[in-house]
Amino acid sequence: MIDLRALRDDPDRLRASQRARGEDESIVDRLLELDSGRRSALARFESLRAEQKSVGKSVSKASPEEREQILAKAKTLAADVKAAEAEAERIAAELDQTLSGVPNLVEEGAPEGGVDDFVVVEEVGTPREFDFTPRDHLELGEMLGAIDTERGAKVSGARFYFLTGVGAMLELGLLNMAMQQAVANGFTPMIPPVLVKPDTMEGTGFLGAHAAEVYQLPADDLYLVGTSEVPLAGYHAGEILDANALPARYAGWSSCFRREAGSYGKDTRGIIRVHQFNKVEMFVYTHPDRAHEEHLRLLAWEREMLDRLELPYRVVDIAAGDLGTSAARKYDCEAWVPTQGRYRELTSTSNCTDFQARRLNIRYRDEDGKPRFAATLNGTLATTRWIVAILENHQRADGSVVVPEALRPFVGRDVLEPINKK
RNA sequence: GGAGGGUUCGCAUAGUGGCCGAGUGCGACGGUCUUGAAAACCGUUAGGUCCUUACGGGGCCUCGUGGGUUCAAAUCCCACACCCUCCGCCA
Repeated sequence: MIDLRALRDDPDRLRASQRARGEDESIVDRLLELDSGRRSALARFESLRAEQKSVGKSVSKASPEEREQILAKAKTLAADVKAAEAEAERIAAELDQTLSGVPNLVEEGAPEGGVDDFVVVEEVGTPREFDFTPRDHLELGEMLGAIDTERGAKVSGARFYFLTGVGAMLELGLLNMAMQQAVANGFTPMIPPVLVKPDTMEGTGFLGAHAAEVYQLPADDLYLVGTSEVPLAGYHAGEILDANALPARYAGWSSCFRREAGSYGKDTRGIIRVHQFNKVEMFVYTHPDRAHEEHLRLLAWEREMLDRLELPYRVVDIAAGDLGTSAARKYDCEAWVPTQGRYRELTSTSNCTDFQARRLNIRYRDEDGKPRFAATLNGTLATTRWIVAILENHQRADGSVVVPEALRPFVGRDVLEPINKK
């Protein structure tokens, strides 16, 4: 949710932001109009209510002869108050409704435009030249006895898989390495619930444009989370944090569930796009004035992981029109996937400023003792998908895969050897 | 799934229709006292929102949530949510 008072002071800022996202600018005038309507309706209600209270108080003190008259007045006042309150509530509800559809203000400097208008910030490493024809991750995964998508489909359907043997070891090692790096950087490790109540899911902004992506359990009125960002954002919902508790950095380890609605036919092979995967996610609550620098820090930590895994990748600055509802700025790191001849997203870090915190009512106490909304940020440290990049980039002609040095202690092997011939 | 108990200002409690947006104790913070500290004493101590601004204040809302009764609700009625205890069942 954006800040209405800030909007009143500087409506052009939201106009510019909406323009950058390619969204409706006229919403600004609509909001301003509803806001002033709500405030005058509220003032009307409040003065009537104040009168009602003072008249009501005089009832018990009135002499019997006045009593009748005062009661009659109180009665009409009660009706007026009720009507005024209903009107104020009606406008407030309309305002909330309109406001809930407004995405976060885009950070200055973010590229304008849509999906294809991202800016490549940096390319790191160079895609490897193969002196043999590289196998794709699924072929390698099958040779190594690491990935079984056929049985995944048998048991659970399309876009499900088993990680088997070294595949399971590889994922556990990767995620543990990510966890360890996070802890070394001062994060508190967390294993959160993956089923959350509607309030929490809504508060994080995932029931807006991406509602169709979310698994829902109607029998229990719960949602399966698509990322541990959701429970980690809900963790401090409704709280007022001590200023010196900030930044509060959490590393969430969880399974993630996504319906992948609307992506039929895309990435159907292997484990690039699946309904369930595991992820280590960084989540930070901080002071709004320090959110920008924290965002760059999260990006640096993501890059540290990619560097240690010796993967070629590029950093992209996502365009305004491709940002999520809550994000003011987003950077993705995309690793090179040799058999696709292109970069694929492995990490994503968003600065949500105080947008998410406003919805979830997450505040901190500033120097003056006043509660203020905190800023929230998130970023990926490792996911199941990383296995794709690791296998493909580090493969050898015989189908074996060299485990990057930094990962070896976590996997317990230097090389993954094929057990099935192809 | 069955039975019962609970939800008040950081914590603990008081409060069965107007004197309660709310008392007391603890904790925390500030002050007096002290060489320093403790004790004692004095004071402050929820959030939201709107108005006004001499920056000091004033109005309204919030006692789990929503609705109802009433001139008036923490207090009476209804529904729901959450928590706890016991029993059963399952991991």
